[in-house]
Amino acid sequence: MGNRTERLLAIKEIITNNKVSSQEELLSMLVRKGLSYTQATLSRDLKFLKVNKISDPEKGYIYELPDQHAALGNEIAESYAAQGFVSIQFANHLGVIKTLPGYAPSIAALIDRSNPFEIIGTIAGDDTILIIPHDNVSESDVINAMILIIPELKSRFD
Amino acid sequence: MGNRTERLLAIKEIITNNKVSSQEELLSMLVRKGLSYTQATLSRDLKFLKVNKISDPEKGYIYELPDQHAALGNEIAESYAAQGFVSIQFANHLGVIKTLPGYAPSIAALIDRSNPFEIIGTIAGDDTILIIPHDNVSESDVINAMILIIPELKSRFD
DNA sequence: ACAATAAATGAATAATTATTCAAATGGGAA
DNA sequence: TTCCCATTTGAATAATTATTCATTTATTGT
Repeated sequence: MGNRTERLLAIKEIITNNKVSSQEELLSMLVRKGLSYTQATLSRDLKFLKVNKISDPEKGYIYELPDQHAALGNEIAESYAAQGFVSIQFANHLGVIKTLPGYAPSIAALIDRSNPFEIIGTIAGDDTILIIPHDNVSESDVINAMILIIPELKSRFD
Repeated sequence: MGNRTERLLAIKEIITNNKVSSQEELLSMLVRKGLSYTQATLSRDLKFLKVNKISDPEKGYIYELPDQHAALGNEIAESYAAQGFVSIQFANHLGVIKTLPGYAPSIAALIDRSNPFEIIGTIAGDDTILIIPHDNVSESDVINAMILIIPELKSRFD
């Protein structure tokens, strides 16, 4: 029903922390979390999240989230972004990122490009980015998504 | 029959150059190359090659070879290896890589780690690596595999 | 609020992929 | 060679995943 977001977040959490090799398996883990739904919907959710199935020596194939951080070769953009990032605050379910002057557009572009479902969109000024999160996505969900995009930010949130 | 190697090489070639989203599709492309076999075997071949199925905006999901070059963060090892690489020659179906003094073990380790099916194994001295290719794998197949492992070598073979 | 429209979901089913089982093939060792 | 054992393969089938279709639930416009 109205808990699609909850499901998507749970799926991300489960497959980042566990080696899951089938939808049945994932489904039962979700059910154990109180999120009961069907394989048909799970199939659609996985497609929506662009989850990949990759070779694993132990389990044959397992589900894996798409790389959210900038692709190989974009380490520069990434550390540039980390450098320009100042802070993030939330108000009324909206996020506001403050950056060093001029950094906002490129950091916002990085977010847009990696396109995590938690963040519907961004609007960048010069040193401020407005983050519009998906419904029912918590502040920490947004922050976790940000960390996946710019791993160097992790230490700022410990 | 005895053309497993030919099949594996053909699979690698096809999925690096085409977006293929099902085994049926891949099978028909292989047949067009004169390599006729069944879906059952293809399934096994894909598993053997550790081929992943990843999200693709155009075709939903497509097959992709595992990253053969050193993982993110190993660019250093990679360019170190490229720097130490001197030459490769073949004799009696064996490859002999000459390296700068001391480089052989680490370059061989890189090859072993990425473990392409074309190369069964390596033996490293100080400045020489013996490459034992898989049966029926040609010299250029070995070289192509090497380039996937150490992309910077590409220019050496043009 | 109410209709109209769109989006999400489940049940059933279709499509796809993996595996089982049996047959064929390919090496060694004597 | 010939036997033995391991590997490869195909046909059939099982298992898994995607989609269709009908229904329910949400959203939008008035």
